Amino acid sequence: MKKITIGEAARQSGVKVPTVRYYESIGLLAAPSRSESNQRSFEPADISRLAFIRHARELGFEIEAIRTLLTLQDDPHQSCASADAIAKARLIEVEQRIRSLMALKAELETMVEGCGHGRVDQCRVIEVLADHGQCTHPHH
Amino acid sequence: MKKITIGEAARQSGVKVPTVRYYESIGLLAAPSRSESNQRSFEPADISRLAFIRHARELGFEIEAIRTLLTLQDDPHQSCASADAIAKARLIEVEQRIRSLMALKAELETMVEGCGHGRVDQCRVIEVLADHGQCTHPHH
DNA sequence: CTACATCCTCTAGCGACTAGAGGTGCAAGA
DNA sequence: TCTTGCACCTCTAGTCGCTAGAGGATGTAG
Repeated sequence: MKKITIGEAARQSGVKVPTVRYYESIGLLAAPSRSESNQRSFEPADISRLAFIRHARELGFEIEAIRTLLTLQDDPHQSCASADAIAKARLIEVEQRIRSLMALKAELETMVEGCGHGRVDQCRVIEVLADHGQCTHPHH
Repeated sequence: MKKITIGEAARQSGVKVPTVRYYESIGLLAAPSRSESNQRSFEPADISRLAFIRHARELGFEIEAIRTLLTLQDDPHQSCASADAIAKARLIEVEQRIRSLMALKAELETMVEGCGHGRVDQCRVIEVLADHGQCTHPHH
């Protein structure tokens, strides 16, 4: 059997080496066996787990949510209601964040368009920042 | 002249009391004068500055960017090119973040829709997380 | 006078890493 | 054989922008 080093695991999963060790330290990844010279030796299943974690992190799930998703994955006979709830909660978060960012985008566009590239005392960027009342979408 | 306490300054600016002290500690706000009993005594200009900071934070500007914006505001004869550049950079960030979140939203919707509310081994939420190749928008 | 709110300083904690110090182990090239 | 250089190890501390809490002093209302 081939030994998978931490570097190889990192490369294959797309998780950085220190982050792999970090995940182990917080118990998200089981501590792998060690070689004679104390080097970590990973299994293919560890790579899948790391890829799972990475993907979930990319999707913005928090570590604790991922911990729950992983325990679900570990026991496939459970109901997936929890997984569904976590994903739905995350979807709602993302939708809210998008709405909020759209408002910010509009605000920033107004600021940037209004800037006549003159001196600061005529600059709309500074002016709008100083006076929230000038916001077209004050809901932030 | 009325003395403005930190609590009053916090209320009027919408910045929390410990955060006001924090802003002072990092030099974003000048240390105000003190009363006989060592309590901070703010000026109306401090309230405006706090409101400026708060608004900029709501728009997602980082503290260091705000520091620059504040030095620009302090000297209104400068060119506003820096302010414009900072706002434009922030606009680009926001636009990218929105695009990225839209992709995530699509991904999460697929996951949630695919969930048949059965057991985990048939759950698309877990499945998609485990295999990035199943993503409809793999650009994240 | 007694509550109770508000103020003060200081330190430590949050999440999710990231960076750096200081050291071991191993293989390949001169 | 040496040495160069890389990948690995552990441990601590730093990042950002606050937030929480300890422990104490002061201000205000009834």
